[in-house]
Amino acid sequence: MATPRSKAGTKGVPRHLRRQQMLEAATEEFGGRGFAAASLAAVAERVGVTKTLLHQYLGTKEDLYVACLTPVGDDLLDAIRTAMGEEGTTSRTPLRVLRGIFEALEERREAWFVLYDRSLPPGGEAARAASIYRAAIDALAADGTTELLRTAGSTDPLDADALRHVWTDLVGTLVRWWVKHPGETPEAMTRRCARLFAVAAALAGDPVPPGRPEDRTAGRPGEQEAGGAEGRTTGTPEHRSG
Amino acid sequence: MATPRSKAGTKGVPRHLRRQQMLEAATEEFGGRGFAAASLAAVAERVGVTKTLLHQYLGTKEDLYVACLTPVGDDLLDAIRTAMGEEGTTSRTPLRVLRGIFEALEERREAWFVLYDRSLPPGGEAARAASIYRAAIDALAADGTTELLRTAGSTDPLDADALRHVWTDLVGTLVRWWVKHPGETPEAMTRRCARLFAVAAALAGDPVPPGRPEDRTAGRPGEQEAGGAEGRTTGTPEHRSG
DNA sequence: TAAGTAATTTACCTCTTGGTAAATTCACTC
DNA sequence: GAGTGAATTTACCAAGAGGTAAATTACTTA
Repeated sequence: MATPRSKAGTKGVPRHLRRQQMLEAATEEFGGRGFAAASLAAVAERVGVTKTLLHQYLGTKEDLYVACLTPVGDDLLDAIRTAMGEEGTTSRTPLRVLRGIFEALEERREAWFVLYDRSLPPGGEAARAASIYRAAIDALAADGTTELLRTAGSTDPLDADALRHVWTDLVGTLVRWWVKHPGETPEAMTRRCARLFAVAAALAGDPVPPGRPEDRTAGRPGEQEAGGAEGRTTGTPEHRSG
Repeated sequence: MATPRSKAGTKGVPRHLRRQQMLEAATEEFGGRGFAAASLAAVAERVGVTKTLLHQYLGTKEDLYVACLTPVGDDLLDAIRTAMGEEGTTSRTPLRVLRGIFEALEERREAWFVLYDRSLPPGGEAARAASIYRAAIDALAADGTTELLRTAGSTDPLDADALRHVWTDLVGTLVRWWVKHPGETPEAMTRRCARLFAVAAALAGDPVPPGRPEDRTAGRPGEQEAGGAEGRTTGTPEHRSG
């Protein structure tokens, strides 16, 4: 029984375990390269198995995607709901949510991008399933951002929509950075985010020493001219070059 | 001469014009679906021409990509350099840069994603060319973010790196939102961003009335234990579901 | 009007990829 | 030790994508 004559036949890996391996490999592949660029052969190879087996266990490519998506989507949704439900300063909610997400993704960070894959074939089951999860998460995010905008005195619905996108994508950015820095624990990431948020505040809050409320242009939606305060709008500098 | 017997032969479109059409179509295709998912046949069809002609005019797929990339990259770099060179409050630089970018992209918004395409075949000319432009832009961004961090009193290089990514991706997010709202002028977008920044400030600025410096954990990079304060880290809730 | 040339297509080739049917190997029983 | 069932592969197929050689059409000009 040293070297088996051929490769066919069982390798002694029970079905549910193999299936699990496949899901993990596929999640990495989908998350890392995106649905469109992901290759089933590559997934199979990661597991050390044939494409065919993959199909037999998990069906079509879209089926496989959905099978990967579901657990991640559920876990993330749970984590976010929990984080938003916790008592405490509402101004810290974003950080709580981030920590929840980081913890949920700890052992499979790229999984976030499975959920937010932009290369899903439109009209398919995959896109449908993903959009459901995203809608649920977006609804929660919308709660948060709307609340935030209200606090800040803004009421423009487009601002709210844009802010929601910014927030969602921001999470993606942070996770992507995290993927490239495997050493960071979820806690460390959360702290880093807190620091970054503080800097972001400086960005809009004017580092100019306090006591000069004059030129804080932003804050009210609608009418008012852009860099209007200075008198001139710094209109289009020169338009195009090519 | 009503209906030409066959379709072959010239349609009377001069070479350089056709070439321009191709570049525009390709930029949209690349920007909209990403290099990997973009199809040459689709580009050709947009122009109303054959794949072959595309190849004859602009070479291989990567060649085509580079041809699309170059003008956009140049224009964006110009715009950003200009914006950062302008005199004025450094706290407004981000907004000036944004306006510059919006103006540069006005007639081809998706072009941004040509530059920041994540599906480029590694090792190829396309990836190389894109990385050069990105490096140039990143260097400028790094100037900005580092300066910002310094102002905010932080010195952690990883924070700086993360912040740079956040900024770059933020631009992408805003442009993506912009693509979906064709009505917005660059000026309107800039104003919207100003408002959003203000809200972001609120996010980290703590709406809690001043005078509670106690629990502001963040602020110093490095050592200090994670959520150690709370005792436990809210470990994985239940791990998996499937 | 015939030649020359620019613009464009037809027909093909090859490689990759998602997907399937049929065989093969192994472990365990009766 | 023959049979049964689970695990797994081999051998294919069709579609689509990138890419190329060779033909075809039309405009211009001598």
